[in-house]
Amino acid sequence: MDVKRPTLTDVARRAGVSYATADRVVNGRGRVAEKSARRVNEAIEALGYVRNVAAANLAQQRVYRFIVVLPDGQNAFFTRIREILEDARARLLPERIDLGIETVPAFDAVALARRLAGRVDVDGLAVVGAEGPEVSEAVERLEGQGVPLVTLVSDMPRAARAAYVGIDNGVAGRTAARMILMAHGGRPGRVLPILGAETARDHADRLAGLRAVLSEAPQLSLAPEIAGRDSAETVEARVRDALAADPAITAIYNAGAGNAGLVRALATLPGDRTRPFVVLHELVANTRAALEAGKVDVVLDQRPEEEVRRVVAILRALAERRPLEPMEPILPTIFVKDNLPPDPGPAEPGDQTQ
Amino acid sequence: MDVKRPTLTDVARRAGVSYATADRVVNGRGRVAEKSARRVNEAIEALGYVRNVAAANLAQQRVYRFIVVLPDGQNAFFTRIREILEDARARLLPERIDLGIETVPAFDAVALARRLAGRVDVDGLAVVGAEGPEVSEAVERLEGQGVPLVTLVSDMPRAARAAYVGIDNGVAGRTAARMILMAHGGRPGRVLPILGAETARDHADRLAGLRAVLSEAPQLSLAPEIAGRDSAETVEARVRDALAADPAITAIYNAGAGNAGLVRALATLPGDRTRPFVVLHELVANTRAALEAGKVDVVLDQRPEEEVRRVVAILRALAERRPLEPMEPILPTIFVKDNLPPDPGPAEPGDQTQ
DNA sequence: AGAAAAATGATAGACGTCTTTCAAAATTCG
DNA sequence: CGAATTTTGAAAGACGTCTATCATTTTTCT
Repeated sequence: MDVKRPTLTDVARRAGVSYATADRVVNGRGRVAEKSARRVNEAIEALGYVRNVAAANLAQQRVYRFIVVLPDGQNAFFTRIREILEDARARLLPERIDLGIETVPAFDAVALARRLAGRVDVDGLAVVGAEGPEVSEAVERLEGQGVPLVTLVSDMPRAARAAYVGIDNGVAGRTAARMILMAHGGRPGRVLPILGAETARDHADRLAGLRAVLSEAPQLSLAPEIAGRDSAETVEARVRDALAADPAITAIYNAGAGNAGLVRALATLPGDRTRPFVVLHELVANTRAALEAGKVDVVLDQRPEEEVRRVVAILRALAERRPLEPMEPILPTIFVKDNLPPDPGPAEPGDQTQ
Repeated sequence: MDVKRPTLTDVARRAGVSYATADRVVNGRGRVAEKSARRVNEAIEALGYVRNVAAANLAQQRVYRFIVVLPDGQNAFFTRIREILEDARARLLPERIDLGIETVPAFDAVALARRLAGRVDVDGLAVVGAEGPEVSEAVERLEGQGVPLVTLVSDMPRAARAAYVGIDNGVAGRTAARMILMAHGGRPGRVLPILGAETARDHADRLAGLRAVLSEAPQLSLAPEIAGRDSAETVEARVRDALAADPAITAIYNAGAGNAGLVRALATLPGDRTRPFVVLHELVANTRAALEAGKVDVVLDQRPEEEVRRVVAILRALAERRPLEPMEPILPTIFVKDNLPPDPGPAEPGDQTQ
């Protein structure tokens, strides 16, 4: 029943030092002789002491302030992320975490860098990466001031970010390819890839993964890729053209956004032409509807709920100077018509099963 | 940025009562006039008071003791669950949660009921359901004594369990069917279903889901199902017979265990016969290996890590008399060769990305 | 050895809640 | 109205950690 856990006082007694010294050791306040430190650490080891985080937070009595910076715009995916963040914010306030949400012009490294500059008023930042020397510099300076930063969804491997939270986009592309391969069942076919822009790192990674797996399958060829600029209109026009020009296309993979346009383009196919097998990204209202209606076949999702959960966990651990516990990478999740989560809909969360 | 949160003292002041009265209200210690209770609740509402759980746990100074009861045996899936539970146990001890793991003979309702009887020494229980009147009765009695119980993996809908943590097996079966449909790409085929026993609720649900989706597809027929008793040997023999007897089989879905036997049976197919498309359950060492080797095509997984996480969260909330926060259902996750999580292997967790 | 610097000890007041105790006030009832 | 009962108030100690202060001891250096 009551397994009494040792306190820091117990540790101090066992180490033969005062509480103050033990406290100096565990909280790294310096000015401790090496010998004392060693004995304290031995006592910690021997007793299995673990700091009581509840008591610590109670005593420190501080509210951690974290900011998440998202790109602005109407993008369905980031709208979803924002909703999840707002939920999380409400849930975290009682735990003394103040989660702020800000926006910055999309794909604008200068604006992002300006937003980051001199944010010493916060305990941690999460940003959707945008590549640029200004940003790296800003991140570097923040890190020097003890403000940790994690990248979300899109990484900045060259900057001094403390962690990246997002899926492995190479895996995503390979998974898309595998589904396409499965759907062809050995028959020949031709795959049309779509991305937002050639310069978008995540889209490029997805395409590379796609190619890697498809290269195993000689019966499948690749059509020239389309750059849809993540815009439904552009995607619609380009896909329409591509389908008209190349009757051999049997599958489409959209590594970027603009899915609404893709669905519209498919709807105009002549009735006698079999719809290509379609794989796309991010489970949001429109992709979900398309999946349910049988207009597309597979949606790969990066589980934004999980991503938000991890961002908070990591920022909290960094702020409390705790070690990050190892986490499994976030895997792209495969959705088909039949394993969709229940639709939250526009209404309230409602009843709770499990 | 210190956003001060109101304390119970603030609530009491605002309600015009003493701390003691406010405390009686929030902790339901009775003996409070209705008028006072109302004013306290109004003050809570107005100030947005939320109990500081850290402080409460610190003061209560108690260790919650939870027990998870698993079926015994060598089943790879439950071995995995046990590993995850042991990890969780280590992680939870510093948070004053003592997570015990016990085993009981598999599928033995009487033994389970006996194990549950009179467990008033614990603050919560999680069990893998086994149907039987003795069990329902034991659960009922525990509930009367204030010991909450949740079912894990296999539900007992008729018993007074506080919650069920596990996947929707109908969805799992439908998802399997969808993958099989996709892999046939409109061509005719014949699906061989395998289950452990006709009486296993979860297996039956999976089969029902499979049938529901396949009934949409006239080109796919169902072979008579095999009962493999979750034993690799039985599954191997029965599958071998079925494949020999019916050359038209193009897909196999194993809703139960014994996957090692299934893989062995497939290995003996004559070289000129195309391997059927194979869908099975639970990502463990042997299914993972089969997937990587291209011996099977799809593995549906119920994400035991997530299940354990939820069991703990629910038991904790119940023990602390907190409201359960609504959770999304656990969805069966689709694994193919290309979206496998990194193999933890037999070694230590090791390096931590993200 | 003596001075300066470094290390240590002792202690006290927070943090917000729980728990208990006892007296005082308010209400109900006969 | 007075007694019995219910409701309320006031307060204090505990939980484990953080933070700060100040005196004292030990070590290092010249």
